[in-house]
Amino acid sequence: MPIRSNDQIIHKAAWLYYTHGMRQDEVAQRLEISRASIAMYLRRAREMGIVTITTSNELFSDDVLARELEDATGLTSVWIVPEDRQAMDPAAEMPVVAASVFLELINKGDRIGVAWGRTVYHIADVMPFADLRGVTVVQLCGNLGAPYSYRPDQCTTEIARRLNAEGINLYAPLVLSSERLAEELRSEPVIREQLATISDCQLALYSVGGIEDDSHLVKCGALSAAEMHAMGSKGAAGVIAGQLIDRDGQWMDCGHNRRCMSADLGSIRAIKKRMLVVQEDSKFEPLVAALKGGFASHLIVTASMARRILDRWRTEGLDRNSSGKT
Amino acid sequence: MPIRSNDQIIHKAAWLYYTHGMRQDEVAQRLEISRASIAMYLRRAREMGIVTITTSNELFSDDVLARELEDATGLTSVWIVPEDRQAMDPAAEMPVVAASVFLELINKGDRIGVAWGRTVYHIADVMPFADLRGVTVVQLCGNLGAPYSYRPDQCTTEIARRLNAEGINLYAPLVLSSERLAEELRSEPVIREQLATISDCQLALYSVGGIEDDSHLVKCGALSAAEMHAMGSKGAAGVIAGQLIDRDGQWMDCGHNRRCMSADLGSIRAIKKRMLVVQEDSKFEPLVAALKGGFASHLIVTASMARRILDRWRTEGLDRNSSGKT
DNA sequence: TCAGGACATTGACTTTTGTCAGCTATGATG
DNA sequence: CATCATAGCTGACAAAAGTCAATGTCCTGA
Repeated sequence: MPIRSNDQIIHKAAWLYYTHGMRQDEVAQRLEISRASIAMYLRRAREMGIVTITTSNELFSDDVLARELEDATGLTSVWIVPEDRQAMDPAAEMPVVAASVFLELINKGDRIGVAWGRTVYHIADVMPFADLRGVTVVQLCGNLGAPYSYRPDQCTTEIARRLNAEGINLYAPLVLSSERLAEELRSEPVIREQLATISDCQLALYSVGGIEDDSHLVKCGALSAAEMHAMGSKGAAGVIAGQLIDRDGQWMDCGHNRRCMSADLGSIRAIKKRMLVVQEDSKFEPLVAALKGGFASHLIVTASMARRILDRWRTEGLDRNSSGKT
Repeated sequence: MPIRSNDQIIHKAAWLYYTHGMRQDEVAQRLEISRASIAMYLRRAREMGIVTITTSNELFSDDVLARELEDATGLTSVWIVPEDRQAMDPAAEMPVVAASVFLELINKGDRIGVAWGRTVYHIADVMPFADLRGVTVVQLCGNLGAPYSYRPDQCTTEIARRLNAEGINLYAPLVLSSERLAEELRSEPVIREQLATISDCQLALYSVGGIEDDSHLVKCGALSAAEMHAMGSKGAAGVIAGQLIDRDGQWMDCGHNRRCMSADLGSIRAIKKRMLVVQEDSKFEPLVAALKGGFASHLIVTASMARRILDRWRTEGLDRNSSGKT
């Protein structure tokens, strides 16, 4: 199609509209054609690449990565903790970012579920003080001795204290010695009611645990290293609120899980805003399992972790957005 | 306060709107804020350079006259600002075209030299925002009080700011009161090093100054009208980066030039892409001198100026392409 | 602690843009 | 020379975006 005179007018229209910021009717007047035609020319100019609209990739690379991850995984919101050259350690920065994001996700009168782990403890530790009267913080899983500073109940209490919110603890051990006892305890009205209200939460905060020898559950003595190994070979991939999940993020029907006093995974998934924070790059596989299991709507990770997830999603063809992007 | 939480939401809005093509109300719904806010965020995203809208400037280079001028003069590339009824005021349009072309000539990691003058100031003033981290903008000539809005250093800084590039200023006066002082200052390591890097630039931007009473140098007080007259009768034809050149575009061995703190003309000529922008038709003779001196590889002029150059080249038999053209 | 200011956010309203059926000019064809 | 096809253009209406005064929120400093 050698008709260049046509392209010329498109170029002119695009220039006047986009570069000079004229309105379509002004452009139409100047070029002495109808505004409808200008609208059409402009569309063609965009299609032909005479004008290009790009979101900045260099300057906001972390934001771009976050958006791409959201697009690929369908997560509501992703925050990337930058791995700045000279900036501080990303792992150290993360709890601060997580705490402030967490705070912003809270609405008046919300009920918030908090699980436990090293990460959650660190977040509690840097949680800013706020006046969130009317908010309730509930403990998502039973108690256990701590290799770190806080026990689960103390963690919940600390967060509640800083937010000026009400803290509700789950007064039960995380793991019982028999399934029967766990079952009976779960039937106790006080406990049952508390576990039942978990799905009413508007927001949950947790991390995902690994299944290595140095994992949280092992360190706390909830599970021996040998048992953990065994579970690993049976397909366990990570830990959510004290419970083992498989590679697809499904609850595993195993002794440990049956003896566990913790939020039902279905209840957790029912919470609208599920904020998952992962500090260590070594937790990649557990994180993948947690994401596949639908345990996150809001994710906070390092840039490198984000890239790995993105890679995985793309290679496995899980990318929800396989079609056009910039 | 979360780091850049504001920018995050702006980036997200821009991403959904521009990259995904969602409507503002859809974005608003997704981010759970009002559509009015989205409209505001999007405006800021454009202002901040989070999204960039660029228009092709083919309109100005795709022109018979431009081709002829390139052929005749051996210039790499010529852009013609038309003077027809449909176009904007050519004098006002030129800085816009120049800024757009300039932007297109920049590559990743480039070092760019910027001189000073009314034209360059106007270009800086309409320079679009862009995402050019890694680019360095260096000041080609020393500083001087400004009859216009910017001093040379501010001009460099402004361009760097809009491009998100690094700006490097030359902290020295444009003209010193004695040759000895100028010489000594040029030997100062800081200054010397900076002047030495100028030939490493990949791109330079400047205009050419006239030698009339209302010329830039005279208005700024760098040279009295009488001195300028005297230089004119000694053969001065124009001004490049604060320095007088003769009719052949050669550096003039005169007091002013020796007292001048500016890029060595040889260094400027060593820059591969030398973008010369001339707005006023009255600058015809200075422009001819600049072209003869090899100060341009890329030229932006009005159509009438282009025709005058072409005439001159042909009457003087300088046309490189006297034989048949395709 | 509270008044006051700065700034973000919103709903309601206005302006601008997108769309499409139908009109017009052109030119190719039988 | 009439007819048809085609592409381009337009008017009128619907949809979307822009704007602004009013309101809400947060912070500062007395």
